Amino acid sequence: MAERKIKNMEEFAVVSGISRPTVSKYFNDPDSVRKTTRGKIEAALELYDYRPNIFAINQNRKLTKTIGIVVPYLADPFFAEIARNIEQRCIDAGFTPTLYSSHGDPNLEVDILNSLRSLKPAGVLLAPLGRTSNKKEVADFCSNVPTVLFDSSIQDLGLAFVGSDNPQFSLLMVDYLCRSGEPPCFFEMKNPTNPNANKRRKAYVSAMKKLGKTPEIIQVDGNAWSFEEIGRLGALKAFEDDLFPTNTILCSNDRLAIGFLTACYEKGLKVGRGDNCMIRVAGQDDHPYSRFTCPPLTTIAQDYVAVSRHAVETLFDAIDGDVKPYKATLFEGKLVMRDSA
Amino acid sequence: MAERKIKNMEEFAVVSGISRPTVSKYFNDPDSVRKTTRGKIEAALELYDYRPNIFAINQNRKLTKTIGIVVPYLADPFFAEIARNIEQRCIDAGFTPTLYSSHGDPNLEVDILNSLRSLKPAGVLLAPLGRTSNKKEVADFCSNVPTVLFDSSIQDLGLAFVGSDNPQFSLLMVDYLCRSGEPPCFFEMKNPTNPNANKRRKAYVSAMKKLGKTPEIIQVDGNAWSFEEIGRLGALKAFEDDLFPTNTILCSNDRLAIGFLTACYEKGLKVGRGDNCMIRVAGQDDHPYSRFTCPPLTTIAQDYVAVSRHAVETLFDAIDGDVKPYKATLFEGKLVMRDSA
DNA sequence: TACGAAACTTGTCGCGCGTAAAATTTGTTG
DNA sequence: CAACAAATTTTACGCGCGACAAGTTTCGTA
Repeated sequence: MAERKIKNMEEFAVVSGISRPTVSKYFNDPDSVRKTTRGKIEAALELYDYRPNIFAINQNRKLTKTIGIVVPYLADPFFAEIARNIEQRCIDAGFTPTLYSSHGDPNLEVDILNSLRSLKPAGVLLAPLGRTSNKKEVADFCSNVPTVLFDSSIQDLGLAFVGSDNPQFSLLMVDYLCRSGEPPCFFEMKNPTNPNANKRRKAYVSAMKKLGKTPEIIQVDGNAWSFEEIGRLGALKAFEDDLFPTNTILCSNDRLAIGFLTACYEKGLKVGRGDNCMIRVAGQDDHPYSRFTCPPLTTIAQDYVAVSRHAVETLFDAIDGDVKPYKATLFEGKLVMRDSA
Repeated sequence: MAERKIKNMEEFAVVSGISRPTVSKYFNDPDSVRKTTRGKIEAALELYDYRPNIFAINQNRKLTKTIGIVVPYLADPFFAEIARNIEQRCIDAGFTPTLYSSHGDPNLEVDILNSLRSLKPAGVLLAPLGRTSNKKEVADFCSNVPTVLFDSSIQDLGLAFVGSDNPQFSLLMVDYLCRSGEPPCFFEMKNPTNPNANKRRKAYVSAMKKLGKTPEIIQVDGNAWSFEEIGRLGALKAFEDDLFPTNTILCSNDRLAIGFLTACYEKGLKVGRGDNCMIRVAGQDDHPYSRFTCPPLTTIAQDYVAVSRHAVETLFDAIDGDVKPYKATLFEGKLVMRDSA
C-alpha cells in the first residue's frame, strides 16, 4: 500500500478515477454516492493513505463535528468516569469529542470556553464549577454555542440541564440512617469548592425536617480539591473539639467520607453497623473507590450512565435542530448499602 | 464593547487602523511589532471581540501550536494527575494541549494517533498502553510526528523516553521490606494490562536475587483496568488457597494493593508493622488515594513532576529543532513509609 | 539634516476543501 | 427503445489566513 504520497483531495480524486466534488461528497457521507463510486473510492483508500485535511474542512463548514466536553476536575475519578462515558457516546455518534478540565479554577474554565468558541464546536457538554463559575462568561458562551449543562446547573443557563436529584438523594439516605440508628449530622466544607455542595446541604436540612429531626451541620476548613485530606483533617479536629452530636455522619460527598474514614482509623474508632462499632459514616456519589474503603462506604449511587446518556441525547437533538424549551432533568440515585453505615 | 461583528482579520485590520499582514504578525508574536502599533491593535481588541480563525491559521502553518497528550487510562488518578501537570506546562509554554485517553484499548489508541495525525500537532506526549500497543502503528506514528514517550516505553520508539526507574523502585522497596521483616512475595495480575507490570516483576526478581533471597510470585486472574477489584478477588482466592509463602506482600501497583487491603479487611487480617499485625502490604506508584487506605499504604512515590517536566522539555527542545539521539531518562522513586508495611 | 535600517503598507498568491450551477452521464422504468 | 430522474462531472468561486515581494513610512542615530 501507500504507493505515493497523496497531498490533497484533488490528487486523491485523480488516482481513484472520480471527480473531486464527488469525493468530497463521499467523505461527508459515504452513503450519498452511488455504490460503484463508493467502491472505487474505497479501493483507492486501500492503496493510498489519504485523509482529508481537517482544518480545511472545518474552515468551510458552518458546524464542525467537534463536541467539547468540560468537567471541573478530571483528576476526580467520578468526573473521569462520566467524561469517559460521554466521550464514547460522542464517538459512536460520529463526532469528535475533545476533553477539558477546569482543574477547579474559574479562570481556566473561562479560558477553556473561549478557546472552545474558536473551535466552532457543534455543541458542548459542560459540567461547570458551579458556585465559583464566572456566570457572566458562562452565560455569554451558552448563548453563542449549543451547550448542555450537566452535573451542576447555573441558574437556567444552556439548552438544558441534566443531573442528579440531590433532594431525593438526601431523603433516601437520611431516611435510611434514621431508621437504622441515630439521625445523621452533615459533614461538609465551610466554603465548598465542589459544585453541588450547597444543594446537598439544603437537601439534608429539608430531609431532616421532613422526618421531624433537627439538622446538625459540621463545617470544616479547606478550600481546594483535595477533599480526602480536608475530610481527614476536618474530622480529626472535629473529634478533638467533640463536635459531633450524633454517632452517624453523612458526608457531603464520598471523597470527604474517604478522608473521614482515614481519620476514624487513626483515632481507632471502629466504623460500621456492627454492635461493637462506634460510629457510622455515609457518603454520596458512589465514588469508584468507595467500594474499597475499610469498611466499604455506604453511599448513594449517582446514575451517571443515565445522566451522560440523557445529556448527550439532549445535545444531539438540539444539534439536529430540535429546539425545545429549557428543561432540567434529574435522575434518582440508589442507596448502596455497604458496611460503613 | 463589541461595537460590531468582526468577520475576519481584514475587517479587524481596518478598525484597528493597521494593515492585515501586520495584524497577522502581531497575532503570531505580539513583540514582533512596534510598540505604538501593538497599542493600536490592543485598543481595538478591547472594543471588538475578534479572534483569528484557528482553522485558517493551522491550514497555512506547517507546525500548529497543538500538543497531543495521550494516556492509557484517564480514570486512573495517577494518569489524571500527570496529564494535568503536563497540560499546564504546555499552556505555560504557549501551546494548546489536547488530552486523549486510550481507555485501555489498543484499537482506540491507534484511532487517537490517527486523528492526532490529521491535527498536525507540533508534538505529542504519549504514554502508551505498552505491551498491548499496536507497535507497528505506534512506530509509524512516531516516525511522522515528533513524539516523546513517557511512563512506559516501547522499544526505543519516539524521540526519547522519560519514565521511572523500576529496578531502583523494586530494590528500594525489597531492601526495606527485607530489613524490616520477612522478604516480600510479589503480587500481580497473570496477564497484566498496565504498562510497566512486566518490568516491575523482573525488577522484583533481580532485587531479590541481589539480596540473596528467593523470589516468589503470586499471579491472579483478571485482565481489565479494574485493578482494585482484581486485587481484592485475587487476594481472597489466594488466601483461600493458602498461596502466600510469606507475610509480606509487594503489589505490582498501588491499585492492586488497595484491593488487597480491602480483602485483608474482609478476612479480618490486621495489616501493618505493629506487633499484633499479621501481614504487611506494600504498593508502587504513590497513588493519590494510597494515603487514605486503612492502614495508609507504604509505597514508592514516582517522581511524576520530574517525569512530566523532563518529558515536556525534551519535546519542546525537539520542536525547537534541537535534535538529539534517542535517550531514555529514568527518575528514581522515593520510599513512602506509611503504616501498611 | 540627512541617512539607513526597521517597521509598515499594498498587492498578490496559495493552502485544501465546501459548495453551487450547469452540462453530461448513468441507471431505471414503462 | 424512449424518456426521465438521479448521480456525476465540469467549472468556478469563496473561506480566512500565512507568506512573500516591492514600495513607503517611521524612527533612531550620526
